[in-house]
Amino acid sequence: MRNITFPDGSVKSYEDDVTPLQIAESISPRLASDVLAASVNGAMYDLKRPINTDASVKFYKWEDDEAKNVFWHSSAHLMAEAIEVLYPGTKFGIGPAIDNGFYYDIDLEGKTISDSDFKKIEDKMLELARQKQEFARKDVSKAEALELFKEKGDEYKLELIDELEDGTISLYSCGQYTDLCRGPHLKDTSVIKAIKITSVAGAYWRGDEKRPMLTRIYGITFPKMKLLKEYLAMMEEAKKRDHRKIGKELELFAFSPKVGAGLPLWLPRGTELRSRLEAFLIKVQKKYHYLQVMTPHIGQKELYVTSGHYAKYGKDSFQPIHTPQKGEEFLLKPMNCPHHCEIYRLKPHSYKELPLRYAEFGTVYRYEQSGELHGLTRVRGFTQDDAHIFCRPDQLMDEFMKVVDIVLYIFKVLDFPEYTAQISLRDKNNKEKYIGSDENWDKSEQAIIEAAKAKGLKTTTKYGEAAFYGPKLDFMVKDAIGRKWQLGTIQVDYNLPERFELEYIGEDDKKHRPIMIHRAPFGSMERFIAVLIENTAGKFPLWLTPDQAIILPISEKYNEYAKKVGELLNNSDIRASVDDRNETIGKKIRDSELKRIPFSLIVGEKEENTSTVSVRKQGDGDKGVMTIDEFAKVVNDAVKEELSK
RNA sequence: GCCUCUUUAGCUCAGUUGGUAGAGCAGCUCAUUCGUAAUGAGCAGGUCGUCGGUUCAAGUCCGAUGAGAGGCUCCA
Repeated sequence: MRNITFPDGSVKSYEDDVTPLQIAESISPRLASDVLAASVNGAMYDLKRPINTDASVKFYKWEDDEAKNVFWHSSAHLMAEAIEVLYPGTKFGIGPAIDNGFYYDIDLEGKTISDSDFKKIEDKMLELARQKQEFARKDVSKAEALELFKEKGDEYKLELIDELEDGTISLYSCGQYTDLCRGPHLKDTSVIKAIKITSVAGAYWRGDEKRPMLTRIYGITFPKMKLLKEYLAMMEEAKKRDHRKIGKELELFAFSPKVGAGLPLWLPRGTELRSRLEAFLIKVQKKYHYLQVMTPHIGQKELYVTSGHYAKYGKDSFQPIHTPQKGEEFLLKPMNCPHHCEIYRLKPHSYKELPLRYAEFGTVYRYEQSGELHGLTRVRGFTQDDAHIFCRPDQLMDEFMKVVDIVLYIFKVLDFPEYTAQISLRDKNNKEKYIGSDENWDKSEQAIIEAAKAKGLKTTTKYGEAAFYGPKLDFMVKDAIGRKWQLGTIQVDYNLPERFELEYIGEDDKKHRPIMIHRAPFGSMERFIAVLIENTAGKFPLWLTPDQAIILPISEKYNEYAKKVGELLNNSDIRASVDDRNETIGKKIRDSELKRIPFSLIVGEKEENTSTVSVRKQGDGDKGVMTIDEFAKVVNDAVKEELSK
């Protein structure tokens, strides 16, 4: 007999070799039909795999991420089976579940798959799924596994098996298809009811650009057709929030192939928004005693040789600018730190002056690979809300935490609830990627880990994600369709102060080396605004939006009054304009709604006679009549509230 | 940079098996002077991203290239 413990702590006895599915059946038929996955003693487990010890068991239904993971992993196998039937001779790479669905990397040996083939694959998958194929597990020796895949000619699988330890290898078969797999899987394919192949892409084998490029096919599946329809509708909605689409609609920014790919043009309305964001941050930074500076867009090549950036990125950057005078070489500035280091070096510093905090909205240029460019989130010319803090070792922790405060304050004011904090450390097995001594790296990494902990941040740690001169604390936010982007970043750097020979005179009258903190709470104005657009769907907070109100005269007869209202509101610091086109009021309202202007003020005979406006809130309809002063107060109070979060 | 795909008017899109382009919106003109999401009529607007090839004939087929999309790699 086996004692099985349930999550609520209760214990029941079952026969030897009982399966999770049988246990579920013993509890309720409903559970048995809903359960998709189970864990046994904390490890995910096949529903039909016998349990041969006492164990604690937990069941997972569709609502649980664990179940989705198993569901999509099994779906990847199902897709592989369909592909093997449709494209015999295909070689298989890996096929995992991901956040939204699954993919499989395959080698079609020159054949291609395109959108038009998706239907065929979906149909074949459905056909196979309906056969209620079981996922049969088989534990095999390494030799057996190698034998099997050698026979099939699956060279990628052989490479994977080669790295596994004998005795830990299992195979799963469904229908004709057998795959190297750790499992677990669904009990059979019949629960996969709705299938969508979503896209096809190239992907390097094992993520290495020197290895062959495989065809990656993405798909998503559901246990009910209704769920698939909901998912597709949700994706459609998400695409409407795309910053590239809204940026065009609201005339915030644009690109011109003639100016160059990845070089954004900021239009008047976008510039207004951006300037307001900059002013906001300058104000916050002033409280924290930052000093604004400005530095040129180019610098001598020598500057970047000193910083180490030239050695690291020189050949992949915009190439040096040559001058009429022979031998002069300037680089477009790819970052601001070397310039700020030179400002620091201008004169000797006392320990009493530190920390020194130089801030700049510094526009930088990086030659990103053409395939990497993406709207405003990945561009070749962008403006960092940069600052470099030069401090003493005893000030490092406090300074770092104050920067965290600024980042969190910005996220709060701008309503970014879903960020993740990532500690990006070096990859110790890949030391040639970094400059500086192990000792300095250890100190920097320790400082970040401790500061994040002291701030109570929930963090994830990624190795190999550090900058070449130091580790980072990165703040990541998702865009409309779930892609993660790095916004705010805080970096501890012992290396550039050394390379630039930065010094201060200590209390002991001796020379010491300051530590540098690089930080950008927004990351870049471009990327931050892109994510802001997608998070707000273009409905910006009142304090930030280019136009707060638009005055809509009922007919041209009331244009004069409308202009008067506009002037009065402008005098009360409200950004309002007049739509004096010869259009019907319905048309003007529609346009202002589509432009997401927070308030539309309708004025006609009634309003003119009583010196009032009829207020309409974007997305929320008629709010009734107010005097101009009353409306101004509503707006100004709302702005104050937004900024006092 | 790599893989797959897209590229037609300012915008969103049609364009059948190759026979030298259409709609709606926006724009302009005129009429209308309007009460909470599109007033009506008329006009104008395109060397079909660019370059080259196949063909009697190319928006349509082929090649190169620019730009864009989704991924991969990269991201100071």
